[in-house]
Amino acid sequence: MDYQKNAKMIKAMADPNRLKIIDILSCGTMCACDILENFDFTKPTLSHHMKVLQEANIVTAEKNGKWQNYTLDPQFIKQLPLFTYNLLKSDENCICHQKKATN
Amino acid sequence: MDYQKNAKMIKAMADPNRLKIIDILSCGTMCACDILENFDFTKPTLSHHMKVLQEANIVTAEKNGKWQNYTLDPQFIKQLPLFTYNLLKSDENCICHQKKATN
DNA sequence: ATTTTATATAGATAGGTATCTATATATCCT
DNA sequence: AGGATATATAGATACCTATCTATATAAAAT
Repeated sequence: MDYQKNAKMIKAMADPNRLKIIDILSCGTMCACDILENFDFTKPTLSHHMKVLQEANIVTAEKNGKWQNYTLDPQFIKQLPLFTYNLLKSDENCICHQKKATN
Repeated sequence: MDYQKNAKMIKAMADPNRLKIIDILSCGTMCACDILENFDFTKPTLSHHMKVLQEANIVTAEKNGKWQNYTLDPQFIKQLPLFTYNLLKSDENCICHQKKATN
């Protein structure tokens, strides 16, 4: 498990507003203005959050004229449940099991 | 979905070292000293991370003589995959679906 | 009792971040 | 062209955090 890489993904999710953005986008593509309607903060703040989500490969952006459309990255949708599974499962490669072998 | 509450859980996970601690504990209970063997940072730093994980209800602690034993909270093991499922599923209660109904 | 061992707390530092206002860019409409 | 609309960037502020050293606590061993 690549902790560094997964921590980047989790870090980008570690904000209630960004969690809500992800939840909203789970229904499909939406433009910034429609996402913003669900929040009280300003447009620059939304821009900031969308940038964080893009840099973490959680969201992809596509410009359509005046509108910026955001979509959840299919890779993220696939990877997030896989990550939680791998994190919580008791793995035979885990350090603690290697320990038990030598005790 | 309670974004505030879930963000607290995710925030506590949003560090590569704490992800590794969770992964290590997925095998079962371990004391602080055994956890520390897998890291390069100091004991106070581990104490700090364990406190963060406890406050987020990810880990429970039990003192046994000189040793402090840490265990993954069963509630966390149950809730984390459930949370990812609810976050990513396209829900009929989602704001975007409510929108479509009125358009 | 004193020392050793395991862990936690206090306080400091360096760096990160969520938000804002002000401004820029880019597209569409007239 | 000029105004309106959608979004992004710049720069500032206030707060949070990961880590350290130094010190404290608490249990076990001698």
